[in-house]
Amino acid sequence: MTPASAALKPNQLPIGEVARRTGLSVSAIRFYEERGLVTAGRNKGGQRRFARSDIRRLSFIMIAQNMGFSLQRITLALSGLPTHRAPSKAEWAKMAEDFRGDLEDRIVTLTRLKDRLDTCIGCGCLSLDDCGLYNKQDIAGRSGSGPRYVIGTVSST
Amino acid sequence: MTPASAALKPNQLPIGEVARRTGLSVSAIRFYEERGLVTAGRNKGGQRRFARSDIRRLSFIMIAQNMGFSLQRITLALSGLPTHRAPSKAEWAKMAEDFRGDLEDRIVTLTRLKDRLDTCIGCGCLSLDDCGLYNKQDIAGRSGSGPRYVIGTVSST
DNA sequence: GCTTGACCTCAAGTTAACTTGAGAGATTAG
DNA sequence: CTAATCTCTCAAGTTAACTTGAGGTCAAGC
Repeated sequence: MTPASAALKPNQLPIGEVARRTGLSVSAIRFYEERGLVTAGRNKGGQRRFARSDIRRLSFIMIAQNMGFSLQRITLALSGLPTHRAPSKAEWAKMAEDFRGDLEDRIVTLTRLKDRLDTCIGCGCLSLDDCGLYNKQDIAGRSGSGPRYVIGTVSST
Repeated sequence: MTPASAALKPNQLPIGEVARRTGLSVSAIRFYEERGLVTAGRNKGGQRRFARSDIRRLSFIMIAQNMGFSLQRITLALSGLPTHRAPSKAEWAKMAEDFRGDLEDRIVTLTRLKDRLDTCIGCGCLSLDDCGLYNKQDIAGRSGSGPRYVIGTVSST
């Protein structure tokens, strides 16, 4: 029936199969290949053939993208990993190390944002004048631009 | 010299002033107003006049956007807050409550992703066959599509 | 009162991340 | 072999989130 029921060589997955297994659309996968996020071999007829490891690579792309990372950033993260075969421990470690910083920054900022939101509920600052999330008295206006209480390096309180 | 040195009524900030204080571009602020994320009054000449509280609102937009939330989601979060004046405690509580879930989900997923990345470094799974981040044996292919080990509800074990 | 630097509107352009469609070749069950 | 299903390329369209530009108005200092 489906191509999947046929004898699929493990590292010769056609694009439709990869689409089914990742949940991505065929066109998106082709787009990612064009952008260099994945690479695919070709069979005699010129059709793409993916390795099993590409499914994991694509899953990573989906997750990271869902978390708000751009394809550009994801491309950078993936750039150290080999295409079309599972990464070695060293390759993986390198990518994890490079990416961890961004991940941590984001976790910290999100946590801070959440805490500020929660604190403002309980702190009794009806006018919110004392709320740490806000730039009381427009401090940002005096010392540069952009919000810095949550984003920035200025410690809270 | 600059308009800022003139006597600015506290709730009559011109758009350029708001831009300087938030770090946003003037065109972005106008765009946000068009989309309903902020509202501005007008002076006699038809120029926008913002309240001080709009700076905080815009800062929130910047932070949330930076964290990968869409303007649509941010609009939703802000929809319960009053425009052109500081929110009351109840208004703030409502918004925080609604938004907290999304924030927490994202923190959990990011943390999981980071842990998986780190674990893979130390776990000794050179081939990564045992790595929890991956869908070993293409489990996703059998039980639905999309990566589910990190995104999904399947516990990591 | 005039000049200069904000500000205004509206239309069109831009980048990211894809999707859709046309027209044509490749694979495989039967 | 043939029909049904995939797959291919390439061009153009789409949505989000803005930016840029044209042409004109407003406001504050001298």
